[in-house]
Order: sequence, then C-alpha cells, then structure tokens
Amino acid sequence: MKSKSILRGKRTHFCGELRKKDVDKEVILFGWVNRIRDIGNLIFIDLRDREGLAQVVISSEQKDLLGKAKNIRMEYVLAVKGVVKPREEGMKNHELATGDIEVLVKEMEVLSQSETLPFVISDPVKATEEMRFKYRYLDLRRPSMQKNIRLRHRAALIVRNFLDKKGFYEIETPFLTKSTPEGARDYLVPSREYKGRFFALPQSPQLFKQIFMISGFDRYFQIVRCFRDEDLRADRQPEFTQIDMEMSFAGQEDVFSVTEEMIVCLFDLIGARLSRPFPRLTYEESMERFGTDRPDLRNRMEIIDLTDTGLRIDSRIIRSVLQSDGVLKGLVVQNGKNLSRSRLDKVEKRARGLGAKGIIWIKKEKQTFTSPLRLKNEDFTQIWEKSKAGEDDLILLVADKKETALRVLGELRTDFFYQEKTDSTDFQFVWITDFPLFEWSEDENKLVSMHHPFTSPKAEDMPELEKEPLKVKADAYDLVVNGVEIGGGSIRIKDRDTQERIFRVLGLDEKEQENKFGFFLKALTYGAPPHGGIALGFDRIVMILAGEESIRDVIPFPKTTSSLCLMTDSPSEVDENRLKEVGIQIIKKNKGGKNDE
RNA sequence: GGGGUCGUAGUUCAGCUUGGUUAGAACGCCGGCCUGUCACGCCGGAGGUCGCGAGUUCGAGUCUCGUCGGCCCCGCCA
Repeated sequence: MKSKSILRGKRTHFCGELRKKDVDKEVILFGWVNRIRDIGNLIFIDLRDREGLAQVVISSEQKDLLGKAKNIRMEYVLAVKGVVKPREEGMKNHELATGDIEVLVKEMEVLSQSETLPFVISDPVKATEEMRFKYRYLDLRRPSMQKNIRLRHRAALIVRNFLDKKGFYEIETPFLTKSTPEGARDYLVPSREYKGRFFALPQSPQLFKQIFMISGFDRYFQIVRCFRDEDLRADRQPEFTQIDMEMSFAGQEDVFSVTEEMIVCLFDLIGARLSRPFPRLTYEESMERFGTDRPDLRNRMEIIDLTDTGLRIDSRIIRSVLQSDGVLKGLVVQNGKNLSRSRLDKVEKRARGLGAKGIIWIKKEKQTFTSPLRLKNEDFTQIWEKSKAGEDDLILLVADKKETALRVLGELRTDFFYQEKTDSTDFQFVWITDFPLFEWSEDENKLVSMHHPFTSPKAEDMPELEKEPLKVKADAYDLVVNGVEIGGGSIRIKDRDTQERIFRVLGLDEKEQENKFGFFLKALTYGAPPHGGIALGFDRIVMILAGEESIRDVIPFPKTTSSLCLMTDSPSEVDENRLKEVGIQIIKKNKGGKNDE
C-alpha cells in the first residue's frame, strides 16, 4: 500500500486559476475529469473544478502512473500532485484561461469513481431539460450553471451589503403562518396538534414587514422565499425568492431612490452602467401606448388611437363597434409591407386567441391600399396619415372594447419585437406608477385589490372610495426592465379606519375582517408610522443579469412546469399513519402517476 | 382548466407526410493501435419495451383515441 495520500497535503490552487506565473511551482489539485485524451504513451486529462479547467499530463516516463491513468474515466474525482510547466508555442490553447500552462503529474489518486453518465457534461448543454432536472447535480456541474449560481451568490451579497449600509436590518419572518383569503392560492401545512387547522406558507411576508415598521425597526429587508400555488411559466416557480424591503417615514420617492441605487449596484456586477433616475410612466399611459403594464421600452412601436378617425370613415363594421363604446386602435409595423399572407393569417389567429373578434391589416402600394377591409381610398388615406405610417409599413387595426384592443395590440407589439434580435446589453428600466387600487374580477364577480389590500389609495381619491372604487388610484408602483416585471410595491395604509374601509369595499364583513386580519387591524391602532416598501423578484433579476430566459436556470433545484421535482420525485404520497397523525383523509387521487398502485 | 409542441439506443436526434426487408446517425460506452492532444485520430464492437395502454389493419415507430411526462402560451399568479 502507498504510505501517504495526496489528501494529506493541502490543495494549493483551483484548477481554473493556474496561470503562467505559477510555472515551476509544485501544485496539488482536486477535481473532476472533464475529458481524457489518450494518445497511447501520453495521456492528457482536463481536470475541472469550480474555477475552471487545467490540462494535466501523464507521460510514459512514469510507467506506473500511465497504467493507473488508463483506467480513469469521465467524471472520476482525482487528486493530482505535479509541477506546472509552460506550454510551447503551438501547444497553447487560447480558448482556455489556463491554456498557457499544463501540469506534469508526479502523483495521482482516484478519490472517487463515476458510473457512465446519463449525459455528457458540456456547455452548451446537449441534454433535454427533463434530463437536466432528473440529474440536477450533474447539470449543475456545467460551467454555465456554476457561473449562474455564483452570480446569484454575489448578487445576494451586494444586496445585503448595500441595504446594511442604508440602515436596513435583515430580519426573518415565519414560514408557518396564516392563510389569507386574497391573492394567490396558499400552500397549506396541516397542524398535527390541531387537527383540521392549517398553517399556510407565506405568499410574501407582507404583514410581518409592516408590523416591523409598527415595532419601530424603521427599515427592514429580507432575501426571502415566497410560495404561491399557481400554474408555472418560464419566469414563475411555486417557490421563489424576493428581496423584500420596507421603510418607515418614507414616501414613493424614498423607495424609488434606494431601489434604483441598489439596482445600479447589482447591474454593475455584469459591467452594465445604468443611468438614473429611471424613467416613469403612469399605468394609464403605459396601457394606452404599449397595451401592457410591463412595457419593453427597447421596442419603439407604440399603439395609436384612431377612434376619432374611425368615426369619420365609412365602415359599418367599425362604426358599430365605436358606437357601442368601443375604440379603434392601431399599430404600425415598420417594413411590414412584405409580410406574407400566411404570416398575416397567423397574426389574425393570434389576435383571436387573445380575445379580439378580428384584426384589420392595411398595406399601401403607391396610391392604392390593400386590406381585407373595404374602404374608400380617402378613408384609407386618413388612417394612413393619422398613423404616420411610412411607405413600406403595415398598419394593424383592432376595433373592440378598449381593454381588449389595447391588450391584443400590446401582445402583437411584443411578438413582432421578439422576432428580431434583441440587444442583451441594453437594459431599459421603467417605473409604472399610479395603478388603480381595485379591479373587477369577472371570475369572482367582485372587486379585488390590484396590488394587495394594504396599499394606500391616493389621498385625493379617498372621498370616492365607496362611490367609484374603480376610479380610485393607489400609491402603488412596479419596476419593469425590458418587459419583465422585476418588482412591485406601495405606500401602505397606516390607520385602522382606512384599512377597514378598504376591506369593506372588497366585500369582507366585520366578522371576516376580525377573523383574518384582526391582529393586524389592532396593530394599526397603536401608533403605526407612515411606511412603504417594495419587493423585488430576486430570481428574475439574476436571470436578467445572467442573460438567461428562464428563472429555472438561476435556481439550483427548480420545479417543472407542472410543479414536480424530478430529482426527488416529489410531491409524493405519505404513509397512512402520517396522514392520520395530521387528521387528513384523501378523498380522491388524480394524475395516476408512479405513486399510485 | 384550455391550446400548441415534443417523447425512437446511455444521450441528442433522423425515420412518421405516403403503414410493409435486419429501425439509422452522432456523441457517450467497451476492446485494440497511437508521445503533443485539447470536440485528439484511426480500426473494431456492444447497445432499442420506438413513453405507456387500447383501437384500426393481414401488418403500426408510422394512422386513431386515451393516458403519463418535458417545454411554450392562455386562464391563474393580491
């Protein structure tokens, strides 16, 4: 047996950090076998660790080593002791940060072996996302994933250091808490000691952070997990992380200022220089011009209002819409003249899918117009001039209820933009302000909070709260970058009376208020400072910093779009006894899957 | 809950339109050769429940229905 293990020695370097300056040094490296190039009497191994790759060389001058190296396979874990040698010109690998040197092996130990891998660890990845999830530990070995997770760590560190400097305390809040009636579906946790009663995992620490303000901590933040039991998307996971913040004696400007400064620090991580202050749009303006409350301002297209023009032109279809409270909205597609008929059919289909009854396109050739809509030439000309369309452009029109027309054209505006190459180093931030306090839920047939029920109405709208609730604006705001909503917040209600008025408008009777929010209403009566805050989507911010298109690529262990964890195979069934313990009886199983008998 | 799309070797895919020999390729894996490779190269080999279940048919990877799973979107996400 060998007397002494390399492990007795200390690692001297990470593989990825070796450079020319390390030539002639004796080094000890630990790492995974990324690739083997066996030339016969000469073997090259790319050894990989957190920091990168280094080429280690075993030659026939050491017969015993060579024999040992012949048995090495991909992803074996090795300890290597050797000397750093310069590479001759022509043998350098300029693709590799460590490409000027290599390590001539003197001693080598296999610390761990590896079975044949389900997929090769490479960037860009060649495995499907399904495979990557199942073998997440292997997927995470890929340099790009390592980079994303490191970036996430550094972003969190910047947030902590920055907010600490600004006087924020990082304070934790409970995960086992109370189910709330409004908002997203809660994840429920049964109570063993009180059968039939449940904790809920927090959708956000909203009330706790407001209570911190009432408790006098003045400024709070937390990088905190939030849970929402809703369907998923590329930018939505059932558990996600927020940078949650709250400030006392602060108004909107204070929240904007500290948030912007922090965002600037975060984007400095990737060398992006942002200019402040960020532009602002009211909700109303954003909807009118972009058809969405999270506009991508890199996209210069804007929706135009043609309702007045529509009333003047001779079209029964358009007139009938406009006379029943509808609007005529348009979108100019630059150089859209050459869009094929089948492409236009797709646009039409998409518009119908979004709820439009149809869409009208107009093309121009010299002085004549082509369109499925039959109009007099001078009417087409009116529209064309009002739209300020150019010769090679295409005009899209939607005549519908205002909300529908704006939404449809807003989506089409986005579709057209993403078919072009977008500049990934251009970050267009915008604050959306003055959101409505309430919106009408067709589903539940009642008013619901647009933000959340603790949001302060604008002072000047207070008298209208009960009479015209849908016209009341809130001191609420969102932060948007390149069409992604990365945060939202508001100035909060600070007195019990206002809070109760809001609850009443939302249809919560006194008993319900007491039952769900009694503790909070009471807290508001003992000296609540004016306060407000914001919550930023940490995963989304890291996603944008990393240049990824899904937050799954910046979350170590994400769920699939159907809320499954393929690595642990959860959720899974539990023993009958465990269920009994928490007083739960399964009524009916669905999704027969693997867990069923 | 709805729509779209995908599921074939360990992996990534082709084959499916128009049903019909032994289901192919690349990478990986196994064996051999190779002293300057770096996606090493060359030679040879093993490897398939065509996701699962029904149906149509003389015959199904291919057509139909159902189901499970991945991804995208709508609803939903205060």
